[in-house]
Order: sequence, then structure tokens, then C-alpha cells
Amino acid sequence: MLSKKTQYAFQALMYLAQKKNNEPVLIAEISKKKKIPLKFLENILLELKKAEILDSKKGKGGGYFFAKNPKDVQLATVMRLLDGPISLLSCVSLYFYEKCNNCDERGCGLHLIMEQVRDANLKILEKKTIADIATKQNHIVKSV
Amino acid sequence: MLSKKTQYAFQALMYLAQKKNNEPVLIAEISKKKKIPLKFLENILLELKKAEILDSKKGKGGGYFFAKNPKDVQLATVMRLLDGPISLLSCVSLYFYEKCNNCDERGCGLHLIMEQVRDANLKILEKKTIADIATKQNHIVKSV
DNA sequence: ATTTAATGCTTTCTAAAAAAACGCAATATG
DNA sequence: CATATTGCGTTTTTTTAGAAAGCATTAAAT
Repeated sequence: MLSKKTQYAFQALMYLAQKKNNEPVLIAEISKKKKIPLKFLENILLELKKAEILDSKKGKGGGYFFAKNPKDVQLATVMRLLDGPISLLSCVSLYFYEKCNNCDERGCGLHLIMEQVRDANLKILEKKTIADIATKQNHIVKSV
Repeated sequence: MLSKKTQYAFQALMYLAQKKNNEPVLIAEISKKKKIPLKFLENILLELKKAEILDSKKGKGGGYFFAKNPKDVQLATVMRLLDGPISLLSCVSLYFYEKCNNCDERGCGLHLIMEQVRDANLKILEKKTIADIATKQNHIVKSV
């Protein structure tokens, strides 16, 4: 499961992406609209800024805004930044690889399958971007 | 990432599946061979038994063995049992569904994509079984 | 029956991580 | 200068993971 941190990040990014003209938005506004604890959100946005996904301006008229085009921000990037590995096992991770202790990787059936799982995930998460999730897709109406 | 608990479970299940004739195996033996803390393993095996994946016999000559054929035990089943949801968001989980607080699901772009991710995962994890991972696939030799 | 070899089960402990709050510093605007 | 805002290290709280302890129960062998 995604941590709250990453979930909040996605909500904040969606909110920012929906603003016109990429104008600075107050942390407090995002916090209120998206019901995210203010101080927690502050930290999250700061991390996103350090990763050069967002940028910010201090003082009056300041706030947070995108440093790059939302369509160039992969979901996978945000997840790795805030939650770490996307893979289910670190011995299969591309960005956070660690050898597993009692497993030789060759000849480990679990390893092979977890690579498949990883690839299936990345195929989606590296393709889809903040722009994709920010666009409300109300035209797809589910019949209940 | 999979918890240690689930990783240990997979290792133990692989070990049991590789035994001939489904004979009872001591917890202590699995613990030693797979380097899993004994008391922790005890709890894990017990959970697997309660889920009717394994069975056990007490007393001399006792131990753990499969209650069903390893080829009928999906990886997804084990993961759900020990780690909970496979989905990345609970609002998208089939077995552990919970409504998300600030999201209406229809019209939430994240929701739709996380459903795709879930399905991609389940396609693999509900198809592959303990029998699949227990079979060492040494014939696939990676060239280093 | 008694002994011994095993698992069964509840509880507790510890450590780490996640989630959140605090307080003041730094900076930009007007 | 006054005010609005983010920056950022520290601290606190809560939750979860990981592991251990200890006694109860069951089965088999003798």
C-alpha cells in the first residue's frame, strides 16, 4: 500500500496541476481543500521541491507551483521519492537493489516472478503522469 | 515491499513443497535451513495452518506439511493472508476495500490507474502458485 | 500411565517507521 | 519596516513490524 505521505503527495500534485497558469498556491490552501495536515504537507512539498518537481516562492503572493510540466512527472518517480522501492522484493528492485540473504537469485523461482510483477507495475507507473491523474475522467461513468 | 513475514512464509512454503511425499517437517528444521527466527516462524506456520494451506501433527514424528496441493496455493492468497491488501490504495482493494476520505472514485484519475495496477498484479499473483516458485528454474542461466 | 517430542496460543517486548506537531529562521513583497 | 510565506531541524506521538517468552496441549513410544 502507498503510505499516507505518497497519497497526500498525489493529492497535492493533482490539486496544483488543476490550477490554471501554474500560479503559486498556499500550502494552507492545499491543506484545507485536500484535508492534509498542514505541517506534514509542508514537509512533503519541500521534498517534492528538492526533487525539482515543484518550486516555491516565499513572501506575499508566494506558494508552491510546478517546476516542470505535470505531464513529465511520472507516478513512479513520486512513489520512489517518498515511499522507496516499487518492487515487492529488494533483490528485484532497479533503484533500491539489495541482495537477499538466503537466495541465489538464479534458481530462485520467487525472484523470477517478482521481476515480472515489477515490470508489470512499471509499465503503468512509468507511463502515467501527474497530468493523467489530474484530468478528471468524468466522461467514464460507471453504471451502478 | 513484502514484509519479512511474507518473505519467510514463501521460503518456508518453498522448502516444504520441495520435500517428497509431503512428510511432516519440523519447524526447527525449516528455521535452521532457511535462517528464519524459530518463534517467528512458529507463528507464521500457525497462520498458514489456520488458513488451511498447511496442516500439522504434534508429538514425535510430527511437524508441518501441506494441507492442499502446492499448485493450488496462489501467491496472492499467501500475501493477502500475511500482509493484507495487494492493491496500492484501499479504495481499490477487492478483499480489503475501504472508502477513501476525500475522493469520489468516479472522476478520480488516481483511482482508475490504481485499478489497472491492481489488475496487472493480480494477473500474475493469482495465477502463479507455490508449486511454480518451488520448482527451481536452473535451466534458465543468466549470462553475467 | 509416564515420558518425551512436538505444535498451539496468548501475551509481551522492542525497535523502527510513519505520521504529525512545534518553533523559530529565512526570505520576499509592498 | 511590517507582514506573509516557505525552510528546516527537532521533537513527539502513534502505529506496525519483528521477535521472544512461557505455558498449554497433543501425540507417540515405551
